[in-house]
Amino acid sequence: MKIGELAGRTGLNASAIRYYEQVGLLAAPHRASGQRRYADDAVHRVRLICFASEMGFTLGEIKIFLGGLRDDAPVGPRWKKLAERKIVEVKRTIERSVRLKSLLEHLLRCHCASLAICVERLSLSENLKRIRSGKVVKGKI
Amino acid sequence: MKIGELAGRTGLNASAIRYYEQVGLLAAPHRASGQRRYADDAVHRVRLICFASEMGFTLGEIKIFLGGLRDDAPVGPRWKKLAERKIVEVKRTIERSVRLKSLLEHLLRCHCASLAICVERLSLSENLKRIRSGKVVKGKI
DNA sequence: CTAGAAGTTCAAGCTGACTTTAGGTCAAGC
DNA sequence: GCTTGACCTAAAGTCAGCTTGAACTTCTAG
Repeated sequence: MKIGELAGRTGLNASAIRYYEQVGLLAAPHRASGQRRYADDAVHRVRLICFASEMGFTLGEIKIFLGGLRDDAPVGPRWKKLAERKIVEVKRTIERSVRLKSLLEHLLRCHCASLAICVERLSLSENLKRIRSGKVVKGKI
Repeated sequence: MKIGELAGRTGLNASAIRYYEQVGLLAAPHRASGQRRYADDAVHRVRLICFASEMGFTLGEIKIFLGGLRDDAPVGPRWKKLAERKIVEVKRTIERSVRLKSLLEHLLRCHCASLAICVERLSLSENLKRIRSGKVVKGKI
């Protein structure tokens, strides 16, 4: 399979696949006259990477946990450790988002004379403090 | 108040405040011998910006909605429109995160022989499709 | 045989929200 | 008067995860 087909079958861009190879997420496949030729299981591997990426793992993390790990290897303790850390992160995201949502809904309904008053009324500064103390990196899942 | 004090009182870095001024979020204050001197209400304005930022609005959005808007102006229809759009986004984030969390929790508990099998068993490909079709930008709130 | 689609490399560019650096000016305390 | 720390500007650097561009080669259909 050439890179274009792999791209088509995984929904990625060919350049993304080359990039994954470049950063060590994907082993360099064998080549026919300079062009990459992938075995069928590459599709699976790439999908696994996509999956982990969708799960919120960074490529760096995925690299660590896929390093030397074959797709048919058991779910190891390292994976589990990372999953544990991620669960904490995701929980924080959920809490934060729920709070955010209720604040936004208030903003929609409210009859406050000004943004400033609205913010005060909600004692948002307190919310803000809580959000901040959570040290949730803005926008990060 | 000099920039350092404003920074201290808002929890921001002085360079971030200069940056906000640069991108038009903050009006240029009057100067004493070249140095910025802020009135007390600047603290409030900066906190409002932080608040919106924490709420997941981009600086570009905040700029639009603060453009010509005084802190004591009523919460206008433009704010509300943006809030509506944001609520949709935040809802998606919540759904996605909840799904993510349960997947991760499964990963912790599971006895699947391999990641591949584990992923199959959860019919994650289906989840993946759903996640993707939501067109949620990865990692974005 | 030839056009053009698809492959290659390497380097640079993009987004967002800042931070850092370099090189200078100003203010306050001793 | 001198030192030290806070301030100034402009430009470049940072992070992730790619994408794009330039310049070139290889494959495939007609």
